[in-house]
Amino acid sequence: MIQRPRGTRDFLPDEMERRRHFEGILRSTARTFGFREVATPMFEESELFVLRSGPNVLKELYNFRDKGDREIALRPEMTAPVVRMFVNGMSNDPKPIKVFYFGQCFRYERPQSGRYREFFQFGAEIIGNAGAATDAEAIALAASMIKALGLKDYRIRIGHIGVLRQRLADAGVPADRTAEVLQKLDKKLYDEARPLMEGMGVAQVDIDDVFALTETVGDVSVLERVPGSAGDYLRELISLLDVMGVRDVEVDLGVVRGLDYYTGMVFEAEAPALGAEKQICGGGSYTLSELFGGEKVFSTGFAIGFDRILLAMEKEGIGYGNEGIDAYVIPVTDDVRPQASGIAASLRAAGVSTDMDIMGRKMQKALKYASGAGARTAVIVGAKELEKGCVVLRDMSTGEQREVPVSDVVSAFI
RNA sequence: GCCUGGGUAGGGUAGCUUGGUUAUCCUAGGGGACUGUGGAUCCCUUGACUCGUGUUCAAAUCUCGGCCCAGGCCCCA
Repeated sequence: MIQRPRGTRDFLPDEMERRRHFEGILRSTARTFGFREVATPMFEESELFVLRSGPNVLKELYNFRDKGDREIALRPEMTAPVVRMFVNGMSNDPKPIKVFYFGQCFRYERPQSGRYREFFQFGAEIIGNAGAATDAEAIALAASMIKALGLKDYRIRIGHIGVLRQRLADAGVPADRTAEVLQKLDKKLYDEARPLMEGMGVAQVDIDDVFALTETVGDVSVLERVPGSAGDYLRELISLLDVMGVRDVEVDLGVVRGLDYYTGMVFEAEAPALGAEKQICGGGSYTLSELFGGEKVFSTGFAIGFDRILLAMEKEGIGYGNEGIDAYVIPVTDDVRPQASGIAASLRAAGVSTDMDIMGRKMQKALKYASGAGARTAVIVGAKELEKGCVVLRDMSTGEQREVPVSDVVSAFI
């Protein structure tokens, strides 16, 4: 027996229908915010991702050399491809460019709860503007999506990478070693961050101050302790979000995020019920296009881990009932099968979801099957009624039946 | 890449400690009882020891290794 590749999943019909349902909610939410959907290739030149994330991503990339000797990688995320697409073909479009995407991504990692080698991301990017209004749009969209899905237990934390970067620079951390320190701070590894910074000649008071800064967590009032333009910026952002109805956010200057290209606001959402892999959304403002050969353009974007958010919803018992079908056509005997097929065809042509017995089952089993398939109405096609030009429509929930002329079957469903 | 625990029909399981008949039960799928009316009942039937290796007269059971799953670490764009 052939096994599925490690870290991949099959989606059986029930599961797939559930996924499509919630994808649809995300798509329509994005559209209500004025975003338009885009798609990019499932694979790209490996260099695209190395430029964005650094050479260490290579070990977690599904990459290979193709028959034309090109170095190719399955996309591990979609921000870089979308920005590449912008540079290639949208750079002269009116700004801002608001796009969203949904698709699978691939990472060669060890699978665990909420982590797969093939997984799905839903994301959005606003390209071509920087500012609190832009950031507010992005965060408001993310928050609306989470809310629209019905998730209850989650946190959205907003930080500002510029605050910390500036403070580190003032404290004497060399620019090329900022990332090292940020990585420790991101994980709150103060025991490791302290000797690291001491080694860079940073004074104890500055170290303590940096640590205090990353511990600035809470509602908007904690920003009173944050001096300078970044503090003002976040206050403006939070008050914009407030009038947009997004109030369940907290300030957390300890939100760091790993990558260099973030320029200002950064945010994350997490679902605590998920345990180790609890982050369901991450994003921020950045510039990336100049790395791919375009002009430097300010952008804000985020991505939602679709699989994880579904997992979190499942843990909260957010269910989804399958849609079933409108009609199930049962030919009572084989000799009326042509008439049954004709009726099924006309229902389908009218957009009525219709299935039909093709197993030659007897009435009893056919009704049982129809019930299991979630059919709302059984269309019973038998010789007795056909003589009168009629078929029987049986309501599957009440058991009520009525005879209708064959010519009126379609209108009975519309 | 590392650690822990798992893997028996499509799904859920018993059996494993103490090796020994035809691998248990529930459910599901197909058919029938019922020749034109569903969710019930009964009967028949389909279908499994993750793969390989070693020990043994004999392995689902014991050994080692691979694969996959779950959880945790590293990483997490």
